[in-house]
Amino acid sequence: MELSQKRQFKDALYEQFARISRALANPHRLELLDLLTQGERTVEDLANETALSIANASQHLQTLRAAQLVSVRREGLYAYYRLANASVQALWLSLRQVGESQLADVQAVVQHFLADRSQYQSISISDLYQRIEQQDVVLLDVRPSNEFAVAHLPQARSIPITELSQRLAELAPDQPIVAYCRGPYCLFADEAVATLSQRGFEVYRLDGGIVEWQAHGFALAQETAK
Amino acid sequence: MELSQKRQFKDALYEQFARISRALANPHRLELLDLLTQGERTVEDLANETALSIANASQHLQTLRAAQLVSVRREGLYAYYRLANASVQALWLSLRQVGESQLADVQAVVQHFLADRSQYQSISISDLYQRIEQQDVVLLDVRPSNEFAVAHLPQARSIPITELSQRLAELAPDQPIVAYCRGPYCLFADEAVATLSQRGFEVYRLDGGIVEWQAHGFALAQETAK
DNA sequence: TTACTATTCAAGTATTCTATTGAATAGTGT
DNA sequence: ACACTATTCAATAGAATACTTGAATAGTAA
Repeated sequence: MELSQKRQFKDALYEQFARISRALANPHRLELLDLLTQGERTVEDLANETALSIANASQHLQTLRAAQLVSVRREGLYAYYRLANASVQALWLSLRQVGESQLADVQAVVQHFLADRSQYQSISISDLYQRIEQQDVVLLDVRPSNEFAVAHLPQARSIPITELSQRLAELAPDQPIVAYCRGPYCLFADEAVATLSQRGFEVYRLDGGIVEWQAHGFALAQETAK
Repeated sequence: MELSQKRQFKDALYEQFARISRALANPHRLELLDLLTQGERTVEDLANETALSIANASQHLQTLRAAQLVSVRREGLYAYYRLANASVQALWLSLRQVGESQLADVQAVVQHFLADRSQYQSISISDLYQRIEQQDVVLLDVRPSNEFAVAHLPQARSIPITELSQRLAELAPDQPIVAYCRGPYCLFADEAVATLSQRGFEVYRLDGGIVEWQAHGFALAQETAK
């Protein structure tokens, strides 16, 4: 192969990978992707959660779709978007990891907004795994119930954050509780920990969500609720 | 935390991750990163390999540095760039993986330019590992010798591709050879396989390079040559 | 059919990114 | 001090991206 052909090959190749990066190079699209790690969603739903206009959300989803990072399923009036496959999730985790380890700014943002978080105790995924086996804790999934239905940690019990304060009676006051939600940047679990802690429960925030649990090689459960 | 504050938090956070993606969103910068997986390099060296002007290469390196993906060390006249840490390498691998699994275009590019590749046989990293243990093959590193010096597969022998045809006498004609280079998109090993095959050697191309070897959890060797 | 809903498309403007060029900086060797 | 080299900086013009708005499409319900 000639020199100029080699260059052509490399240019064409790296251009393809750059296309993917470009699709990721926007904060709104990353937020959309992050939401999609929890399962498929409609455009409207995504637009609401991310505070984008519907047209804008749709446009960003088109961009992600052009890069093959998400796929759509149409059912009736709705378009359901989801991650194209598991490697996309791995990529987002990888990106997050680089951000957390490299950018002091990420830590600064978390520090600034989540000062509360350091007041309360958290528990790592591997510690949790052990304590669940010993039936030592109650595991609480505080995400919306449809997300729980799609996938949740085994043994977890669903009490969406919006219902938590009305359903305190369901929790035994003497058993430690671990609350979790979508992942490290989701605030539901923080809120749950604050609420429960105030009522005298011994409560921990799980460091991670279902994606991180899965990345540890542990299995997930579906529906069957409890 | 109030609603508008939550939004502020998320916007700030995802913006940080988008900064990293933006740094990756250019084919030249990806090529630079890919080269840096082999070890540190000077600006001039990188500019030559990527066919960029020095000023342009330097500018792209600044962009990567601003996103904390690479770091510099200055020694005398030269600035040596390298990957900021291992998580950056993992990110690049992740991105490549998504590209390979998702984008038919990547496969098409490889197919189009590397039609030769399918003529010859390749060997996977795990197969190689076994055959090395059995001392069944000669392992040939055909990258430039300075890259070999930084890191190479254990048991590998260095014959840079530029010297290969003059040094054929060093190779036993009856032993199978496995050639490897920087990784799947590096062409040195393809060239070596073509050359050796033509001279009657039994020769395979390793599917991957030192980064992929490392990603399999195997150790690397340094210097000591042979 | 008609009214309605969820989503997508299209166009315009403001912003950001890229490559090029030439000048500036900071080391080295004499 | 001088000439020289490797690298970075600054300014520019052209290309690509983002968000808004309003219109178009396609399915649903009556």
